[in-house]
Amino acid sequence: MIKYINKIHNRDSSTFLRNLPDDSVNLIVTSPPYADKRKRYYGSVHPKNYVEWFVPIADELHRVLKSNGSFILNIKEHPRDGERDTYVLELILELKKRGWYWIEEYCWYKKNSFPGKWPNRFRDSWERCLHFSKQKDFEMFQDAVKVPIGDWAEKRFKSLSENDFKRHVSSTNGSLGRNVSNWLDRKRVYPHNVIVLEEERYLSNGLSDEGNNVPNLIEFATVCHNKNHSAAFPIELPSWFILLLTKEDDIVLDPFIGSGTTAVAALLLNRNYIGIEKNKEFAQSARAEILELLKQKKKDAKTKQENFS
Amino acid sequence: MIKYINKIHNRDSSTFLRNLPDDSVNLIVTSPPYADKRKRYYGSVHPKNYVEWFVPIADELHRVLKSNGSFILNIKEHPRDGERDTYVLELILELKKRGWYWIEEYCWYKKNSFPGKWPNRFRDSWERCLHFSKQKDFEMFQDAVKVPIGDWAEKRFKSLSENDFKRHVSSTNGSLGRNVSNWLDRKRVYPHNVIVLEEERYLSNGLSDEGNNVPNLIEFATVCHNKNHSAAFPIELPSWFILLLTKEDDIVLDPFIGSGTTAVAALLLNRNYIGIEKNKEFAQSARAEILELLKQKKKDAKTKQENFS
DNA sequence: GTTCCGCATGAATCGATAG
DNA sequence: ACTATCGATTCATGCGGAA
Repeated sequence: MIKYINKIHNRDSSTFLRNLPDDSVNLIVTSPPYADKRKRYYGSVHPKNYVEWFVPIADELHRVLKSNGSFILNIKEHPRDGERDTYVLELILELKKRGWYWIEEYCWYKKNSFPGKWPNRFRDSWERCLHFSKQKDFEMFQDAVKVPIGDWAEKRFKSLSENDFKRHVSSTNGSLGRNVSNWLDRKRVYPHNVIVLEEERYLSNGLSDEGNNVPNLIEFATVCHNKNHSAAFPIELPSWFILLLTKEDDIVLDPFIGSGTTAVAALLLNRNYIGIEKNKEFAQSARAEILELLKQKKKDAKTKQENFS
Repeated sequence: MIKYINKIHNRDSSTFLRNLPDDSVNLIVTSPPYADKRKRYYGSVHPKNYVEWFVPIADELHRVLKSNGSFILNIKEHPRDGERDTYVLELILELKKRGWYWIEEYCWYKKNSFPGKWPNRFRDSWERCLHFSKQKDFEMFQDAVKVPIGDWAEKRFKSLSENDFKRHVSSTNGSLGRNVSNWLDRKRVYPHNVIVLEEERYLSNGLSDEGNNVPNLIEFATVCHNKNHSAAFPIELPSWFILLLTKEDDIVLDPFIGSGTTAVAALLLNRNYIGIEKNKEFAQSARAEILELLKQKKKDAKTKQENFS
């Protein structure tokens, strides 16, 4: 097993997964090629064939996942011929038949969705994050993803909305000070099943003194900050599930890792990764990015040590 | 037909709908009894039987809907035995077999979701709003639901120092007029398929001078404000779809109208309604609420007239 | 060093046109 | 009839250059 860990494998998941032993991975998180998209890199999977293409892979994933592990599938069906396609619904039903439990459907709310205007629909700004498991009692570390409390306190004054403004006018009647102090001792609560990614949350996780044993999140937040936020699969998304569903030194598998986002997230959170990527250019770029990250980590560690001595 | 309009019918939809003529309704919007919930009022529909219970009703709805009309189904499957149930997925597939087009799945993001804590899941804060139609080219009035631009407030208030902000707060101090003028010079854009309800948005719709012929929205917003926001089906939700999918004097049908929310929304937006409610107490309370609203409307109209003369 | 303005750019979708 | 390509549409975000 150890020979597969912390590597990007330039192979096809539908065959490569057979190499991995049973019950060896703590978390699978992936954003597979959507039907009929990314043709250039993956070859088209027609929506009609999507379920039958995915099912054998899902069977292998079920085999390699530890019994208390989780499988997070980020996906969203596209419109086809004016309607939403149904292959994701069919996939869920099929995976259940194959022995997966469908625990939850998280809604990833993407505020910066692609622009456009059409007569029959608005912009699509959410995707499904389907949570499957092998057992009903899987591992979940809810404290690791706590968020700063509440609606209006979430936004600083820089992002003060009109809504908040009005509430000030009517209720606090001009006494701003109290509100500011609310900020400083903000309480942290459990999130819900709508995921709205905000860097600040991660930063505050890292800076928290509540002892939620999340390592290196200051560096983590910095890296996040530098990354391209309009990316398809922003690092915050796998990070959130890695924090929620694994502990340090666990193994995270991404069978369609693309440019390596899941691996970077795992490394930054001190987890091990196994990345599989069919496309050669993607695999290479993933490896390059990971090397870069490791260099940066070493440098940071050195700097820290020098500052102490 | 006219004898059914603008009434709450204390009947069972599964039989009463047969009275309505073909192609007579512009919009159906409803939040049906969820499987195994609201037992007290509806009698339990077991999840296993949910699809077969709903399908005959859906067939009737298909018949009475105008060919360019829409059907909005607000629903969310509950967890059962640790998993999300699949009856909603199965219902979508079945309705498609019955001739409905599944145009879109809107995500209704409920920020004030029901509290609770469980070891294997977070609080459920979104529901599906499934959009079905009879044709692929249905009526849609996107301009009616435009929203203030995302970062307008942010940019605007970022430039103010804290002192400026304080002054702003104290000077306005409950005088709505100042706020209104702020609203007017906000740019407005099309929304996306995640619905986050905020009263202020509707208020701004009503005050807008962009001529989106939405009447009486000041009253509307006032009523909203007085309503209980933790209610299962807040008035903003049907209102949003009524604005999006009908024009004035159109007919809106809710086959499970409960305490009358959809009717109130329709009236406030100058649409006609047909409400069906099996439960006697709910039907009566719906009628009472509508009467109250009509009284209020008359009084407002009178006051307005006196002010002019 | 900051803040601000302008601009390019995205896992997009529809409808029309062409092969 | 079915597939492939292109143009038009739209807005949140990060970046670079300027004040």
